[in-house]
Amino acid sequence: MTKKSSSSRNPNRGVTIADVATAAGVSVPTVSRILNGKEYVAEETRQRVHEAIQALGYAPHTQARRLRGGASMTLALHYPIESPHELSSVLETPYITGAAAAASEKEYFLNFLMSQLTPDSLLTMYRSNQIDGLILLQVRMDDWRINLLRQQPYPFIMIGRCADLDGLSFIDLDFELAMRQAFDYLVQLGHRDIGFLTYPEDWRIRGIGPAVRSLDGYRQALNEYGVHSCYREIGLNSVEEGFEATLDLLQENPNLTAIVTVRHLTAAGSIKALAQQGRSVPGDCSVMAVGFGGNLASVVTPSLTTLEWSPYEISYEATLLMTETLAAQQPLTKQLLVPPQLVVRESTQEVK
Amino acid sequence: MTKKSSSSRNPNRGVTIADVATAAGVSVPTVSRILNGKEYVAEETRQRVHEAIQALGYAPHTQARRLRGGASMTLALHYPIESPHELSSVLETPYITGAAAAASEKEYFLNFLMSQLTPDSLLTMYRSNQIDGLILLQVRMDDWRINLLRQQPYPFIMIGRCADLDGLSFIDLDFELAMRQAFDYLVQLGHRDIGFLTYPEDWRIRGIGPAVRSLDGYRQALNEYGVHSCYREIGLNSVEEGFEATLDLLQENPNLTAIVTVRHLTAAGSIKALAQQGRSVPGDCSVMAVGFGGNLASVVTPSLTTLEWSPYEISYEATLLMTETLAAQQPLTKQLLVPPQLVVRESTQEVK
DNA sequence: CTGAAAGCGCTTACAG
DNA sequence: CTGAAAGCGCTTACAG
Repeated sequence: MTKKSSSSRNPNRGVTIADVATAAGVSVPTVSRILNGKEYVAEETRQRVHEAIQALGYAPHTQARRLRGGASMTLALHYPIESPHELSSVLETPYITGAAAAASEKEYFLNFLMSQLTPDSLLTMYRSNQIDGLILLQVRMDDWRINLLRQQPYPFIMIGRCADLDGLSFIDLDFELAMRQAFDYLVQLGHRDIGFLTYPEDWRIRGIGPAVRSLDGYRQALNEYGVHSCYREIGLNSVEEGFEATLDLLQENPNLTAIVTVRHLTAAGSIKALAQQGRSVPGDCSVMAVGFGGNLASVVTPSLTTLEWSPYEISYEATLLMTETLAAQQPLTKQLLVPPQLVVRESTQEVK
Repeated sequence: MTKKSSSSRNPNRGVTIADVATAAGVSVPTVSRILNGKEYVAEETRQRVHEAIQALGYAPHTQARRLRGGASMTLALHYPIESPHELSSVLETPYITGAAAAASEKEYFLNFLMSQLTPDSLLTMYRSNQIDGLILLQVRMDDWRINLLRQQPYPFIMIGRCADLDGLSFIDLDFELAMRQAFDYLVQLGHRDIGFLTYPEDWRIRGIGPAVRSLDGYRQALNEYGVHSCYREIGLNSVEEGFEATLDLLQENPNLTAIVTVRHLTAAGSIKALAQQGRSVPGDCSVMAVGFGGNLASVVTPSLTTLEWSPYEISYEATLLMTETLAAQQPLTKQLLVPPQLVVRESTQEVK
């Protein structure tokens, strides 16, 4: 006789493995073995236990299992922000859903971290077994999160990358390649005067990857193709800023026949500005956007030719890599640079 | 002397409360009390323990605490979908971030559920203590999730609502009101021939709330204002469908002076179609969108007049309500209908 | 093939 | 003010 009979069940808690055991007339370890498909169990016993499980509606207590197993089986996604409201405009849903999908496939939970993270709270997440691994978004060239974690045994992976990549794993957009491809495509269409609207200056100064690398890539492309070009570093969250910057660009170089942006929103502003100046797109000027943009590309008139990445895939792959690292129980250094895909729509054409 | 000294620490696990205790030369319960701010503890002891905690980098094991405490302190957000890819186009980031923000404020974790949910796996989430509460998105009039959960003691809350609301809590968009407001606004501008582009027919047949209620609201508004109107139920995920449907609408009633849509994307299609027919917006025809749309409203030319809700706020409030219900330990029936906000931009004007 | 025992890391009465 | 004991629900050697 076990001490805990089903009649002693605490009504505030659910049905436990002990309840199942007494109901099936076996011991607790036997139920546990059946639950975990371990070793040999008499077929008849297995049946009885399964019936008891069904009848009682039993499900093993996750926290208890994890306490025993040592792993939390949960991953977290971190995007550093000041205000959560702000996030909506910079973080695409697919970054979250892609990670969530991969996590759930591997039977991990995925927490989306919104709290302001400090070095202390970051370490605490691991130390308190709240998470087994972390997926880091919006990584800077010199990122305190990386600097802290790289000297710890705690697994993490970057979407994006920092300056010193020794021994670290990441998946990042190949922005340098994208810039070269953009110029390559436009030059082939005969364009020789190309404007560029890129990330804000302070993003670059703060060392945010795409901001740094898009400008680098731009300069390389200029060198390579020897075209005339000018650029502006601008705010990315409104059509207006794209509008103003485009007017500004046109004033500096009225001969522009193409404009490249790093946001669809900005491109929409460019089109508005060009229209206001009596220039049609793509007739008088081509416009091209590099980056994500969901369905924005086809909302704009004319629809935007883009060099684009799938945030869903990237996030999915990063999360999968995290689970593999955890399964391997050792750092699995994998560094992946993802090339963009050229999607030609209506906003670009040969120069007349 | 405790049996577990810090030298016997399993390197695969972190530092435990026992390690802190031996380091500080006190018992485990004493450390626990200090950790939880319980009762009277000698100031000197507290100091010593805190020093040990610092020195060892100790953080209490979350799973263990939860096992003891009985609550998982985690909430889940569920959006029913066939394929995760599809999700990106229908679920806005702020729904996720709003919930995550509220959860983290109340020290809950938030899991975003992507796995295909079955009645069984739903119950298991609660029974296995994986979650304490659930936030349900995309609720149908007759929703199996609700039907199942309402006869269980497991707390949940809807964003949206089903047909039988007895004793249930929800936060929903007031779509009926929105339709009346849309018509009210347009009628005041002198419009008497108004087209309406709404949710797909099969959404309505499947009983998805907004699809059902927007058409209901539309009919009420027609009655109330006695205007001429025709509508189409169409796919919402592409500009093209809005384009085609608008041409169709114009053929049925060439006198249309206004079009209302339930998606910004659709409205963009309408504008394209009107332009193709040689009609300017808003000069010859006004266009208005009801719903969310992020920054799409200002990307479109002309920018869209909208009746809009903040998904961030709605999700935030729903999650807060969930935590309050959990704190109260009893169903806290709260039913909230959120009115939309009218934002006048460039796509509407008085009829000439 | 199955049970008694120990332990995962923590907290809560219970005694001092 | 503090420690010894019991227990949260489960799993894993260890013996039969």
